[in-house]
Amino acid sequence: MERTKIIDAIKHYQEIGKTISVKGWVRTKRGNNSVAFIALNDGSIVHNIQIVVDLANFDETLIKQITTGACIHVIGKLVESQGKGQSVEIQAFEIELYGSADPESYPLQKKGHSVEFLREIGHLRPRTNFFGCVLRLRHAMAFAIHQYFNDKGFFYMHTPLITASDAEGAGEMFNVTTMDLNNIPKIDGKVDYSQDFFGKPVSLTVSGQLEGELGALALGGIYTCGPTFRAENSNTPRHLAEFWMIEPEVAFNDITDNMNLAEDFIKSLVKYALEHNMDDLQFLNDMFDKELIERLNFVVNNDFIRLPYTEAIDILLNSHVKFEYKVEWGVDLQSEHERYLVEQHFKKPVILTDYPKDIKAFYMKQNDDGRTVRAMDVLFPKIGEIIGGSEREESYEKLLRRIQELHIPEKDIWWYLETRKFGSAPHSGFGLGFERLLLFVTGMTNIRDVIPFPRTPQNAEF
RNA sequence: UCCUCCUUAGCUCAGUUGGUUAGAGCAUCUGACUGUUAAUCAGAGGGUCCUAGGUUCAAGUCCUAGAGGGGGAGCCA
Repeated sequence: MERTKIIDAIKHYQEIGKTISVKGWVRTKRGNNSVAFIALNDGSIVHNIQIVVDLANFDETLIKQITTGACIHVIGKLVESQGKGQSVEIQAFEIELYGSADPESYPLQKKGHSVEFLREIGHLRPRTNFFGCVLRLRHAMAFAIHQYFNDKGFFYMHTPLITASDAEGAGEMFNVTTMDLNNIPKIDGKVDYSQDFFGKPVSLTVSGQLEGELGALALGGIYTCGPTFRAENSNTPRHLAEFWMIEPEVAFNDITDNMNLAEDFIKSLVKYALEHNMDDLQFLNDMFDKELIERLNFVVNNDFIRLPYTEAIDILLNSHVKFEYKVEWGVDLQSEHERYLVEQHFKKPVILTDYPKDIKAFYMKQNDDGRTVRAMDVLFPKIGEIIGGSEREESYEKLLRRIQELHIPEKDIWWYLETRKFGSAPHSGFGLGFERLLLFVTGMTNIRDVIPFPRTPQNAEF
């Protein structure tokens, strides 16, 4: 008999009265000496289906082995529930035990666990209601991203994960080598990379942007979606050494188009979650974050504030709040400053633009004032920067001068410069931290709880 | 990497100015109960008090170092 997913058994009542087959993992078993109730979950939905077992019809040793965590196969009749608390249930005819779970040693209990404890059992964490919700939402957001861009005529572009350019300028990189680390070939005391796999030093990418621009300047609009690596020693609830990033890049878009895209993009994703994953959101709302759904609706229904950096500085200076770090034009905004703007002053997402050029990357388009660039950061409550992007400098001369000022080796990015030499075009793009989006959508507060197997300094378990 | 807090039963935590045999709830096990809802009721078992030193007649408690974890900061997405 074909397996019925529990989501279909619960949500589609046309099967009422039929005999169906369900398979899943036991969350709880309770009852008395004549009837047992098994809450069964197969991951298709956060809800369990209740299996009603007439103990007179089943072997006692079999029933005894059905404990929290066990995997079973049940054939029975789908009926309207006699009890309260669920609409349908299954009257079991046959039960097959796939795998037992010794209750003395199985770490998951029917009681809720702390997210910190669950991180230590990453191999079993997916079996919890909480993490099931996170994983389903993670999938939904990944799917919605591809759907969004596909509907808008963007092309999904695969940029390399191994890169030879150290010019991306987004922090420490992981080296990639096939050399024997215990016996590294050297010439004059320095590593002889000519003997390495690629014949030169290479690293894991910190961004697909530069290659993404090459695609945008040919296909019009592209986006990347893939893993990104940062070897920074960051120990915070907002950083991972391996995370996923979405980077759209669009020819002929200026900074305003870029902001419009970013805002519409995020709102569409949140709307998708509200429309397709309400069961998961409701569970997270009930268990972790009572304002989650309200906050998601607020973001969908309200315009983001758009504000030049210079005006943000004025607001901070006039706030008369005592910040730990001094506010003055030219300094990068600290977390406390961003939080003040987003959480205290405006109380909604803020897009900051036109930052001083000295605190932003070399490729950003220089404004006519000579001191700012067309950068944009989208700041969200609690999370901080969820998107960072800019209009790109399309002038060969200006870009080259900036590269020389910053002593970036031209030999590493000659190919990037050539896009400005041959048929250059105005264009813009941004990077969205996928896990940071998930923090917002799930209401979680630690980024390690929205990725299946987090990679952080000193931690690569599972 | 810096600041700060934490680490006691499987889990979550209490443990008084240092003082007898280290406790609770949940979980587990045993028993009771004919429709339960994180079932309920009764009973039982369960401890390297993170590790290593030190102070003291006496350390879960105080001191030093280390490990692991949380929060904040920096870097950033």
